[in-house]
Amino acid sequence: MGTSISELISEKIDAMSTSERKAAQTLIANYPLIGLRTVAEFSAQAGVSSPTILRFVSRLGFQGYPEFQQALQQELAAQIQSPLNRATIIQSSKGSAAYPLMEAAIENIRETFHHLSTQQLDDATEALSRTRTHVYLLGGRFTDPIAIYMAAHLKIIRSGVTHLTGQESNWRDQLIDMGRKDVLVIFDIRRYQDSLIRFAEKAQARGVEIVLITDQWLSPIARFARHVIAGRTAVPSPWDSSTTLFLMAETLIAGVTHKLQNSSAERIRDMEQLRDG
Amino acid sequence: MGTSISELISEKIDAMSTSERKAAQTLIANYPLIGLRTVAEFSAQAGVSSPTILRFVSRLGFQGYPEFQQALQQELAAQIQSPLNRATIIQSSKGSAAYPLMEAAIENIRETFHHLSTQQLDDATEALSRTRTHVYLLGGRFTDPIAIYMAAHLKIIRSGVTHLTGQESNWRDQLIDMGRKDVLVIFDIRRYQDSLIRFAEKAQARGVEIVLITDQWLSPIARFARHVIAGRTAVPSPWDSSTTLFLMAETLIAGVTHKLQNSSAERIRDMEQLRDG
DNA sequence: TACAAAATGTAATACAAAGTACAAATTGCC
DNA sequence: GGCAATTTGTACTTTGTATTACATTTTGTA
Repeated sequence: MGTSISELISEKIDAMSTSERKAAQTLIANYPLIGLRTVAEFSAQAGVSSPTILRFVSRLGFQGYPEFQQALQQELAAQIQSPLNRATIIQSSKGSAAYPLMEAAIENIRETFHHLSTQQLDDATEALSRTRTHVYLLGGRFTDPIAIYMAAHLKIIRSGVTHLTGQESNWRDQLIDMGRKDVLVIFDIRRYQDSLIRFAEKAQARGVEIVLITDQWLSPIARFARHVIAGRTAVPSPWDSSTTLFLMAETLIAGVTHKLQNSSAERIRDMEQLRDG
Repeated sequence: MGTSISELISEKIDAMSTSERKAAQTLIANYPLIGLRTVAEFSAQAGVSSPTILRFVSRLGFQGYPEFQQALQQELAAQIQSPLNRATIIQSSKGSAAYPLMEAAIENIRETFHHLSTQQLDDATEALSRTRTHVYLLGGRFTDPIAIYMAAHLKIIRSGVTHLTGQESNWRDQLIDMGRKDVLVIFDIRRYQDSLIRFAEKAQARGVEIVLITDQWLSPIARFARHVIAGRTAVPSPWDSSTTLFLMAETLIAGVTHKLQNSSAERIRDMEQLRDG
């Protein structure tokens, strides 16, 4: 009796065909409201035909679509009555070790933010918000994608953002343009890359303000960095997890966006016009 | 716009007749679920006739009963479907609102994994572990860095991994080499990119098995995908958060690594020798 | 490659629900 | 208490939806 429909889906999804799985996916992704709409709307959203939706519903053990909808509504009713209920359900899933990597990642995130002072974040955010100066971004073998991600966003909300691509020799050429009060964001986790360390040292020598985003063991670049943000990366896997660093990048992006709200809103408008026009 | 239906009722209830008031009270008492049922059920519950319900609904300013139901659903959707809302409720009860973006991200991760069956993940992992076939990766404007990240790891543990770089025209040229049983991993979140959709369609036409990693609203590419993995992306920021998708990528990487343990261990040894030597 | 089996969609059908006209009932007023 | 105005419900029509039969496509296998 207590089995919720989303559990029911997880149980039976193995026995489902591709299209039926799409129906299941769509329902889960828009849970549960899409199931309360008509078969036609549900099927359109899932990109399958209506009979597929009906087969999906009957596979879940319902006699017909109305019966299925009634079950969904009852579930909803129970949820709405106690909004805290939901929180408890989520908490209780904490014990389930179905996804150890996920649990570890969440723990890492919590731990990282717990040890991080808002001051540190604010300082780094401020550095990235100085629109007079240039911001350069760079990452290592596995962290460069995060640098790219961050650059893609920063480029939209402010000018003077450059991601340093290619080989070390290419970066070095860029050094000539980097000077006092410019900002360099470096991502570096173990094994720390010599090329990054050398570059950071040279940049610092030119007076560049370095924001380092690294793991809990701290890259040697910390010596040269003005701002050091360290995130936990250890997970039960042969690889380290960079999810924490990724979220840190997003946090910085959000911070800069907020700080430059007025100017960036205008900038984004202009940009969309350029794109559409 | 912002006026909720319950507010609407209190505004107009004075102008209502006795029976219409019964309808109003019934709706308030069972808010909002009774309004999502049929007119007949609503009228029975209120102890009035169906035309009275319809008159009540039209007095609230709706053109018809379906329009009224749609409004109710939108209200509900805002309440329950937004993880933000829940995150705010949960965190406010805990008192630690220092990092709302972090709280929301964690909530998104939990919610996503909770709705995800291990089978789905396993299937996708299996697809990425078939070393006989080629794996192509591709992402959108903001998600391509995740595709790059994933490719960087996969390249180490197995052969035949290609990240599709550059413009659409470049990808298209790669299509010629893609065929039945090859795998294409696509990251696509809103606003969904036409170029990606077009490419996915062409790839599917060639018999390529598509693994789609998308947001909760599902990219249209879901139509063409064999595996659909949907993660929540909404956070209290002007930007969507891709942290969940990033962790999903790491989870898949870990899964493939585990599955190819023996062969990949050897491969990594060889690779290190090449690097050192 | 050809065949059988399974899956999926198209299109017609059956059904249920919303909407409407009008008659009955109720209420308010003189 | 009788008349007009309003409210309410009944019975019917219209509309839209779930359902189903069947053709088509896809998939797996020899």
